[in-house]
Amino acid sequence: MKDVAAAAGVALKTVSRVVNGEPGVSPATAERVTAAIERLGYRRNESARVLRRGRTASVGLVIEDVADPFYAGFGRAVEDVALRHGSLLLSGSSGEDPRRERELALAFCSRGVDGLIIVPAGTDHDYLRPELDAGVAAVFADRPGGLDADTVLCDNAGGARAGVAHLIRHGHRRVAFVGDSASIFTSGERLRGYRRALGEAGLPFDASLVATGPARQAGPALVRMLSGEDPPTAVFTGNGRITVAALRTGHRPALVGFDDFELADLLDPGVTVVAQDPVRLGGTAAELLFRRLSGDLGPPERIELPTRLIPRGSGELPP
Amino acid sequence: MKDVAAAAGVALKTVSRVVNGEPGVSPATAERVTAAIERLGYRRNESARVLRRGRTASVGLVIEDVADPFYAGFGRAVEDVALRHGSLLLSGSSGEDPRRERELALAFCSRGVDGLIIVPAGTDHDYLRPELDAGVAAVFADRPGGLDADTVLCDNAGGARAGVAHLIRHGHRRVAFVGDSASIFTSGERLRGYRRALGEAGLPFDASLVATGPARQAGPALVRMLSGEDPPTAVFTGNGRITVAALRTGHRPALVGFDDFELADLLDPGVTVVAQDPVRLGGTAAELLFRRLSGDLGPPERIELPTRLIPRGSGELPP
DNA sequence: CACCTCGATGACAACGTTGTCAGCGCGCCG
DNA sequence: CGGCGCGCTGACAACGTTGTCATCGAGGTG
Repeated sequence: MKDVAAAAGVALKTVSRVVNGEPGVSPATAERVTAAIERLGYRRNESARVLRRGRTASVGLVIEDVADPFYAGFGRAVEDVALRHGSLLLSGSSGEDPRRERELALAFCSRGVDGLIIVPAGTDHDYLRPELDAGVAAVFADRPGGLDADTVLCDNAGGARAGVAHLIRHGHRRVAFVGDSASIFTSGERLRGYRRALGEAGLPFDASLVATGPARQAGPALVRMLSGEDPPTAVFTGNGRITVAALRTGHRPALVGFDDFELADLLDPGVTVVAQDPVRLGGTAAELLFRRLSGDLGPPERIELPTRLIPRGSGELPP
Repeated sequence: MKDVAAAAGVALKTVSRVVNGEPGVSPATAERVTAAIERLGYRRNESARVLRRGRTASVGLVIEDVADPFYAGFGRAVEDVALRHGSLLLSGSSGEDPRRERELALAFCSRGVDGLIIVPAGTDHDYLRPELDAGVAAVFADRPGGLDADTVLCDNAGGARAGVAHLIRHGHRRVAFVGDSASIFTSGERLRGYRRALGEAGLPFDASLVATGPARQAGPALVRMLSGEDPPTAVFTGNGRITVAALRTGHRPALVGFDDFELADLLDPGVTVVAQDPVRLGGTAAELLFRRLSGDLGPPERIELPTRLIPRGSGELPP
């Protein structure tokens, strides 16, 4: 910028004015400055700008895994909203590790993001307190965080309940639940919905029909269950990865899965799912964040998005 | 930092030393400073640090679409390598728009990234020249860029050739090519491989068997082709999205697709594909970048990764 | 003609950090 | 006992930008 000013024969501040489109520069001067900028290939140093101005047009996103289709769609939706608001999106994967989540969120903050969208890996978010006090906005998505901040969830319990009820309505009395670690919020909620559906149908809860744990253990667990005595006739899977793991076992019990996924309709039979909408989830969280950034000071909101049962065949198989 | 210094009764510089783990601070003082940092919830301002030091431990990634499974895996691999090197990854989607690609790359540069990995949307990268001169490293991935810089590609032409040859070997004489816009590098290369396979088998090139364009037009184009007179008996699809589009048409000609995708093996018949490895592609590009960042000054490299034909049934159907 | 207004421009400080260099006190060596 | 080296600490400038305020000259007004 100094060089540009020298080249154009003006003061630093005038260049700054031109670069930022501030008024109070004669067209002739502006022209000269623009030419010098072009000639020298000058580009504003964003770090210095951030340092001086305090905040920046950027927001941070911490998700579980950018390569998971669910979070990929989610992330893309957030990126689109950020772009529309003229903001840059910084994002990273926590890999379900609270330490890494914290590290990422703080890295974003120390780079001066205006706000954060976090899919919490942990439950303790006190580390965010100083940042929030410093004016950073935060929205939790997909799972609630350990602070009273804006939160966008989907109706996990309700969706699972509807999915399990669907299987029961088709005559199943022994319905298994295969899900992620019960310590993950969404997983716990879905399990709750499962129990509720059983209860409402007057069916007993049988712990031997429930398997929770990392997705890679889901397939073997299901196989064990199906080859046990008095096996389930239907299975409810707790998320997309586990649904796919179940499909890969080669067994084909009646099946309803939480999360829609590509090609679910092209399998034979088509896979009945309880679909949540990652794009809407991300978009809603982002819009909420930008509303805060533009000055909305109301109390924290908690939005719950609906799910949708999509029958495709696997959930309508008889016992 | 100022406050911390005051609270601990030391000078600014001493706090800086503690924060950066520099030697030359007595344990007692360090202890006092650490306590003050903890108490005040102090966090180093990364922008100021960047401003002062020039470069930062972060790299930028510009890909086509974070929600595309291929690029999602790619991005995740880059992120993992960056993490291993203690770097933060900034990433964004160009959406195949050269303007947006440029905007993102420059936004990353103005935030002081040490290096860039770019999946080029455009062909002109002169805009990067000043940044490269300023010491930013750059690697092009998946497609070559408009500069003589490090490049990591996969063997597009060879893979397509192998896939088409596979169909021909199974007795097909009329093989269609349905691909992305021919202006995209990978698409052009794959088309080249297709023609080469035809030529090597002594089969004529028939322009009416080739359809290129955006993925959403691929399905209809294929249907038109299959319902025309003298239709193809086999189809080679130019990328994963187009393969899925072809599957959705409901027609089931013999099919080999470029790009592997989840569940390809569970469809009936399984989908034969020419697989490239997005994780390896991303990992290789990232390793190359970090090698440059640690001082490797050799001439630009061009790495070409192999592809692998995975027969699953659809490519072995008879005419 | 003196005065005022207003637009254009510039000088300067400040943002938070780190590199450089200087100072201080202590122990050791000659 | 004087001087020297070394470990620890701090003062200060600089990074590139922008907000604040001052200055200057042209043109309008009484």
